[in-house]
Amino acid sequence: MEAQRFTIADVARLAGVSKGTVSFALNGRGGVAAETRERILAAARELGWQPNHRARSLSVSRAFAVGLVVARPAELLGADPFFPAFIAGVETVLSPAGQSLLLQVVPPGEAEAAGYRTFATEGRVDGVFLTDLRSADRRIALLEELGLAAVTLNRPDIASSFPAVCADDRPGVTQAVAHLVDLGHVRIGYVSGPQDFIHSGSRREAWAAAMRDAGLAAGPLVVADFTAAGGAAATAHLLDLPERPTAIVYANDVMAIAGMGVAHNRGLRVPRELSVVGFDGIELGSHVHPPLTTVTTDPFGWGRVAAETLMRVIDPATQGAVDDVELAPARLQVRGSTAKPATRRARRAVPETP
Amino acid sequence: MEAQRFTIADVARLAGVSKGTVSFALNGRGGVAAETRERILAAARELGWQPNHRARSLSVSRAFAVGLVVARPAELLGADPFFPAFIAGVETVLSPAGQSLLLQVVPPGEAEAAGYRTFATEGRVDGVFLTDLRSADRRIALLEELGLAAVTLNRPDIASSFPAVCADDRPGVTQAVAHLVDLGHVRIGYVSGPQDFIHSGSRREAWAAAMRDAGLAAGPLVVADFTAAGGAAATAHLLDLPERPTAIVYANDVMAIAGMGVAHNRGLRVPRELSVVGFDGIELGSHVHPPLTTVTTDPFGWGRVAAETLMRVIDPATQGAVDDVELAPARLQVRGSTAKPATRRARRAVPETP
DNA sequence: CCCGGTTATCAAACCGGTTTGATCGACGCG
DNA sequence: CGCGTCGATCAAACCGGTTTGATAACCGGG
Repeated sequence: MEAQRFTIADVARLAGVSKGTVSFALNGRGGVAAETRERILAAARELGWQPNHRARSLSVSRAFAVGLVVARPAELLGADPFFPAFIAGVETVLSPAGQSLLLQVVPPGEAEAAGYRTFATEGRVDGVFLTDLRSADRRIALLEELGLAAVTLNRPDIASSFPAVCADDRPGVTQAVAHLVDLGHVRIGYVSGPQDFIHSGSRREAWAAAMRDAGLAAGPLVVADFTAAGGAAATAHLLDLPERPTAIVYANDVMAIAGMGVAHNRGLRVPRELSVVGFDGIELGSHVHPPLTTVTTDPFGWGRVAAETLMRVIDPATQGAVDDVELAPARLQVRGSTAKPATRRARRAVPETP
Repeated sequence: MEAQRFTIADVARLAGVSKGTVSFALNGRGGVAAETRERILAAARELGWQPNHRARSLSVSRAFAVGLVVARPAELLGADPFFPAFIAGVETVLSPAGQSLLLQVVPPGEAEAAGYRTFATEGRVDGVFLTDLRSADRRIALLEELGLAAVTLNRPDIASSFPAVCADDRPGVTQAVAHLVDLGHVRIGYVSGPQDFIHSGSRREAWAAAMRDAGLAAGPLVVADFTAAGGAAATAHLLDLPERPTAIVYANDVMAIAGMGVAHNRGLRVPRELSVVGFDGIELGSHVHPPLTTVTTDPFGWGRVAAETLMRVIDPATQGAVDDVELAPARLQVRGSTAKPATRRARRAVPETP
């Protein structure tokens, strides 16, 4: 009934050879006569033998698994489109390679470092993905100290001994601002994610740079937290400004959709009186009203390439350092939530909040 | 530099005892003099020794890990609020118990069974969570055959040797229909998830039963797939009916939000001309316009309890069967997307789609 | 015919824990 | 004083693979 009954000793006995020879034959090592190898493989097949992962793991000191530590509050995680798709991409590489994925979800804070530490000291994983990179990220030194292999998602702003797998956010944001400028917008606000994330910073800087390049003053900026509630509050703040923006670029789609809700509540029509641009390209975005203009990314592909790169880092056969990888950058997807700004007259007609 | 340098033999040498005694002392087994135990613990502490997980795993034939196989297409996964929150809840139990979570994301189909098979034959996990239960789910027999421990999320419709951790969807849906009936709705449509999921069925039946109880004919029903696109298509279909519903209940929030988008596109105002109820209680729901009336669930708590239950199943000290657990049922959360149906006159004024 | 080198194979050690069976000393009791 | 019992401890076996070092058989060259 139970799987995993036969050991390598059983195979050896059936094939009439020693354990060592079986091991050599099954691992394709030289020094085994072709005829003997055949006999051994046949014996293994007959018994339905499969190597015991635990024993192999002990003798070769490898876990045959990689880890992902996600440090986000549970409520934020549920709305985030990145991780599920990223993980799905990762799995397409891991499974065929005989590797498993260990997932750890921890509340933000010190628990995160403890998570990596456990992975390392217990020897549960051979390497990890470093996501949500932060400015001067302390985890890099931690992983180096722990001797864990890793790949980083995007390039850290400090020295790192790990290969980076990068998907440049900036071109998409640049295109978004250019698109809005083309339409005639001048005051273009930005709702950012938490400041210490590298990706928050790069998107925000891309916005600022694009404004500068267009000869415009960088419009109002609000730092939010990627949640719908945060996006709504940020939008309310921007719309309360005396010189309110005619367009807002958001660091993710969820905040953008919540922002449209706030605009709607105030009687501002999107896109006529307020243009909105999101970021991520979640599926729901094209089905809200109006359909969300957004910057699309490919977390699935990112996961795939990140996993391939991590496999390369872990592979004992890899000589020397593994190169960084650059993925296709994020791209603007124009839909219905952006349009020419309303003329002054039209804007005056909008009822102000009391 | 590298962690994990000292072995139990080092501790034994330092404490001046044998390996076996160290093992006894550290596992709290009797037959070790108090004074000796102290000496051993001190030695272990001094060396910073931690047991090698791989060695322990081999000798006790346990993985100290549990698995979750998610069989969903990547695009659907990104929009789903359940798994991230569920996993976060699971982790709150697993980490303190010294267990890890292995995650496998596979495309729907045969790959799923292969996933469980790998978990079992490689001995990677001691047990699994069985989510997204389907009608006459073949995975139950598979897991029994593989000898894996498991808990099921909700009660299967066939015999099962695994404890079930249940969160009843139906009261929430029942309340939703009652709420709509109270408001005066008569034609209440339903957009379901894929039919073979147990939870799709139970929600749909709750809707049908509530309609029956209200003395109403079960309104039009469309089977969709939990995606925004599916929800939009289903809504379009319902609104195209000659006798179109004045309210629609959806099997999840994403479809409901997409449905509101469709209504909006057709010039139907929500809730004035169409009431909408979702299911899940995603954060974004309260920030769209109008805020979504929905049935809220607690996937985080579900994960916590499911993990506790699975720990109990796995624990060698547990005698006999583990009992099923019943969680707090889903509850209706009334927000702005439901209201009295428009009068006939008002409804006639609505522009029809060409 | 002997020698050095190669190839095929095996027995044993090893990875680092847990578990078993045996040993030893102290103690209580008849 | 001798014996049985018990508690503390140890050495060795074990989990199931991989890796090492030794050995035997065989080869061609001098």
